[in-house]
Amino acid sequence: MPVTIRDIAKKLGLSIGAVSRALDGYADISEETRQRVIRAAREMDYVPNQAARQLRRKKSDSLGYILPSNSPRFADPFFSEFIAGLGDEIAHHPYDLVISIAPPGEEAEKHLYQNWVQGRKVDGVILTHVHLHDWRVQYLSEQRIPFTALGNTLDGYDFARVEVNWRAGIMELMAHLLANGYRRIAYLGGPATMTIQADQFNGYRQGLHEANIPYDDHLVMPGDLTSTGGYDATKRILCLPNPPDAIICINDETAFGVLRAAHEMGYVIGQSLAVAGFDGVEDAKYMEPPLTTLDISIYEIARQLARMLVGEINHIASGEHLIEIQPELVIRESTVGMQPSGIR
Amino acid sequence: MPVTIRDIAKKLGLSIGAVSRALDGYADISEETRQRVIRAAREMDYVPNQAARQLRRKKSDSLGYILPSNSPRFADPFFSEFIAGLGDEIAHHPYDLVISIAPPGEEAEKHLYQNWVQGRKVDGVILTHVHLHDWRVQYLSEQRIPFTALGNTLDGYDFARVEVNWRAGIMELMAHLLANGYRRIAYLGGPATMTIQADQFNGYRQGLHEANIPYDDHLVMPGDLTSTGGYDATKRILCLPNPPDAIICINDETAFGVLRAAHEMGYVIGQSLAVAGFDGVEDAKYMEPPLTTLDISIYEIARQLARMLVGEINHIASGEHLIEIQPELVIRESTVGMQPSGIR
DNA sequence: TAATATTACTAAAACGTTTCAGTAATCTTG
DNA sequence: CAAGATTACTGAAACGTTTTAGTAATATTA
Repeated sequence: MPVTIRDIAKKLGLSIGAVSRALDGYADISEETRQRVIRAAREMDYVPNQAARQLRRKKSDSLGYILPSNSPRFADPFFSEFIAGLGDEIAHHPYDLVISIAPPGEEAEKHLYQNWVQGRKVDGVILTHVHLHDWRVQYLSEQRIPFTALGNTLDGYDFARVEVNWRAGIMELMAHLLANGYRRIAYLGGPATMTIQADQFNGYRQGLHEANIPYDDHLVMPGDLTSTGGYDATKRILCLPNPPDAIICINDETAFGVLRAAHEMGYVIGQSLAVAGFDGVEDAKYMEPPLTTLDISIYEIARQLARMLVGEINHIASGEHLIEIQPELVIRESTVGMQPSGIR
Repeated sequence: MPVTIRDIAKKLGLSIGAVSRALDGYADISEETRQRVIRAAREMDYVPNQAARQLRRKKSDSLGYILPSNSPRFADPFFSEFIAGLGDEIAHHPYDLVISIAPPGEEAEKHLYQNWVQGRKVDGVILTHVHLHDWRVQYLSEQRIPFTALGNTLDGYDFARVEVNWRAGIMELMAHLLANGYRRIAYLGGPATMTIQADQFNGYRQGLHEANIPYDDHLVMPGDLTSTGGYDATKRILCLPNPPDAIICINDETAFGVLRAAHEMGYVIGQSLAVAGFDGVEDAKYMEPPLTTLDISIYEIARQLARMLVGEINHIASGEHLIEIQPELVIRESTVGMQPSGIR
């Protein structure tokens, strides 16, 4: 029903090719004809069919992001901020943002990526929650579709990405904790296969080493980046015969769960037990008590990734291929209780 | 380069039509052939081209939402929660979510809607920030494309929507303020053309009427739904010879600006000056002081709208065409200072 | 003024599906 | 066993663009 290029051609007695080329501003159409075409298009309310254009041009003018999450979790602050960053950045470029969600590692996720990538629904994709060996990175590399990611893999693929210096961040955080008198520092991580986990754990080991504290297996627990995961792990870890006096979390969500569990168990957080997160999501400062965190701006990272992706798509070899982010330690009440100075 | 249906046909010595019909499960393909096709498709890593499919099927399996905002504003809590709701709901249906942003009322916005709607980039769209006379409602109705909206217009179009009983909410809030001793109640609204503004203002007038308080023009100011708008209006309204002792805001964002301005001017909020918002965004409870608000779950509304939209698209005459939401008054410290009981 | 270049087009193919109208071959029924 | 029905396909058109190759008509050059 909508008016097509053919309708315009018929009305003006031109070929459809001429109309197409006129609208696209090719030089082999006389200025007079072009004006007639443009005016007719406007009058007839012509809008090009996106599917036809995509089919022919072999591009969709859309960028894709698939939330790697098991349950519907758009509301997770990480994703909110990340999508906000993507959206705001993409607003500056002639692309739309397509988003969906799929449980990481499962068949449904693979299907979705294939549909989008091989089906050419998007011109490029953005990846988060990268694993040490990540099939997505391998797949996208093989398919030769532009993508950018938050984090690197071990597999030696070369792709545009943002990397956070998790290792240095953790070490700085540990120095802070040690300075404030905490000695038994636990680490609640994520799935062992995730890059972020490996990097952070690395920093954790190094931090212990530099403080001459022996590594204790019991003080390290895997999680799943959710507050529930943090909650469960805390309940277990605080029941150890020799429990920790500080808990470092892979991300703020996990820390939220830790706070909840520790509260329930009667700990006074910031005094007898320190808790720290990693992400700097807004909510962290409104916790009870406010949460010490290693701040990285998810929003800014998302913007960078979107910007780099646009660059990759348009082969602007311009841009940085690798952006490194240094987390900033934001000290709040959840970790300052045992200061040597004694000021409560 | 990607493998097409034609490649499969060639390999199996079938016509492309047969392959297509086999994959789509039509009955006029023998079971044996279907299995051969399916297996070949899997082996050859066939993925249907979305553009071609869309062109032919005349549907895109995508739903669209265009943020009506002037500056990049994905990070605004309203939009974050709204998109989260859309995303989580759509995750339950075979659709992707396409989002973009455009300044409301301007040419760019119209272009975007046209591109998406007439260009068939999306199968349906969701609308927020509806105006009393909204060209989008008119346009989408005329184009006969499914859409759902938060709020109604005055133009008599019949469309699936969620409506919030702003009027009742405002009246309840006013009763609360009056009961706590506040008498000069100001209202900081939005653009006069917005439905929400008209409804709320209505409730405001009615509330005054029932309390036998004369309406005072000076106590009503337009805004733009941003905290900056609330800030500016507050600076002006508190300089009146006879300033208000309570300020009701069209939304929480506006109220955040009010708090900031009033703080700067030395008011003790919750005592000499009451402030209340409308939305129930998470941040409201972390304000200083925590903000009384008329809570409506943006997240839930978004889910409803998405669900209804899917229904509309599939002509499931099932669903409600109109969902009414009653805001819930959440009383926090920002309005409880002048209690008759005299407690602080 | 014949050869060449330029201008402004046209016709048709191509993109990769889905679907419509046949159609041989086999099966069923009276 | 002939007429009709059923099965399992095929061929081609269609969706609405973009692009390629070709071509008259006019303009330029030697």
